[in-house]
Amino acid sequence: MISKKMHKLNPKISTDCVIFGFDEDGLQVLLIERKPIAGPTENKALPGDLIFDDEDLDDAANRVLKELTGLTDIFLEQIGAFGSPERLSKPEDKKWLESVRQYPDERVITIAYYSLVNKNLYQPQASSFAQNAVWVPVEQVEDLAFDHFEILQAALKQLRSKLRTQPIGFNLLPENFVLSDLHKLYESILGRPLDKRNFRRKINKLGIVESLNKKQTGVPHKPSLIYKFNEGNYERLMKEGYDNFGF
Amino acid sequence: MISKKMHKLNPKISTDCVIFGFDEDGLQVLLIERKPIAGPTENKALPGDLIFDDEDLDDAANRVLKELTGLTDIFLEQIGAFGSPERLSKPEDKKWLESVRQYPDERVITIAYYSLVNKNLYQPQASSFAQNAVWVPVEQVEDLAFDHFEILQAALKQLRSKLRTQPIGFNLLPENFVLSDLHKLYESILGRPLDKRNFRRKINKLGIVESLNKKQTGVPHKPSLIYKFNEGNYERLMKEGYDNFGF
DNA sequence: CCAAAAGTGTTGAAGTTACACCCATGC
DNA sequence: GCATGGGTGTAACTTCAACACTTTTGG
Repeated sequence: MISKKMHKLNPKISTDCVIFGFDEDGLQVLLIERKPIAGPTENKALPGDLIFDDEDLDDAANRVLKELTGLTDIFLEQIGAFGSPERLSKPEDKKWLESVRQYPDERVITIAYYSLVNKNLYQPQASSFAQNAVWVPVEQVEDLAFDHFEILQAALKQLRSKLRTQPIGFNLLPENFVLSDLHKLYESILGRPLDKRNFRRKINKLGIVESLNKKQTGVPHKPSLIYKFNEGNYERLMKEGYDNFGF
Repeated sequence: MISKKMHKLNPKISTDCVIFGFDEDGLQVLLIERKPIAGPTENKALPGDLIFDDEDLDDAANRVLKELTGLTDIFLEQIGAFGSPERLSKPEDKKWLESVRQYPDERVITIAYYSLVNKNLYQPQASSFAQNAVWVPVEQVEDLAFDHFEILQAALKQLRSKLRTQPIGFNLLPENFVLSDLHKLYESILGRPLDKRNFRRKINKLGIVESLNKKQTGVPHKPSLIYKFNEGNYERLMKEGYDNFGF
């Protein structure tokens, strides 16, 4: 957490968070809106801000995320540092920085993080300089402030790579779900269709899900069995990893 | 490269380089020595220094590596940012910082990079504050200055992971080599034995090596065929990647 | 002739891919 | 009864792991 010693903003280092969520519209990313200047997503940015000078990087990412969106207790994984000297120099970005930063011309290196959250459990609430916090389907994002589009692409790449060796979904799906939810999630992340039977076989073999022996109700088709994650196996595979999801 | 604008050191951001080499003694890492204070490797550190305020991160890593070791034209890959507020606060490290830094108490975040080089082509020459630049077998490194041991472990992890999806060796072996060199290289990086026949089959199927139809001479055993990398296939697989090396 | 490393094939098991039909439900 | 998505098995193929002996050279 934040030490009490200095507590002074470091004008040279920031953190940005790529928060992924998932729902019936596919993979979403959490963006904040600053006052509209240009096109549809050009006024949107990843939640991010300067860190404190005595603050651990991971702590800073959690603090900034909380300040801008209200989200707490999220496990953030580092993507890396982005530090092109020109990353803040688009004219509309400069104008915006002048309105919120003490040293708007300072060259800032950002440490980016990403995370996966269950959209139903985490309802973002904009605050601080965020006018609004919104979920946007990843495939609809075409442009973002600063170099944030590039950071988003790096996050996606890392997420896709993670998918191959670790289970995923625990933080993206509600507690109870049906296998086609998980199936759609994997397809959304990978951006391509996966064979239904092969997907189910693989998931079952991993042992990360177990059926509640209950069925959906009220659906206009054959009701599906309802599942939950087997937390023990899930955690174990998170730690140990496996070789290859097989797709 | 380095812009001419400001050219002022950024006292809050540094870069550190993990340079791997390979020879008959296995996988090596390039370290610089500062004047001896404590145990066998405690006075050793990764080559690294503060960056300039107007300098791109990748450029900074290349510059610092050159300044401390003379190595140039090396492709460095980012590992990530390391920013614990305590990372510079071991007593012997503080003492050393006081002797070389203008603001020795400044909290510094470092962006770490790693690379693979052919030890025969790159002979490091210590300069700047490096008293000496030495290759040390990775498995003999037990402790390093600052948080550099942790950075080394992260580099190793990333290297092992890279091994699964991309060819490796072009920058670690001499132009001509024998298959058992490559075999030993993979074993060194993974830290475990690999079956000889399976290894050869896999490498051959990748198509990254081709025989020169020449044999070793002067060896006290059956002479091996001499190989070189097929640069075209190698580059292609570097870009495209493959699923799994299979070990 | 001995020591040393090179080079080579097979087999059983496991994993991967592709593919089509019937089922249970709401309307 | 129709539309919708749920749920299931197999066959051909590829990949993987394990394993032992002969060859060529220098000394």
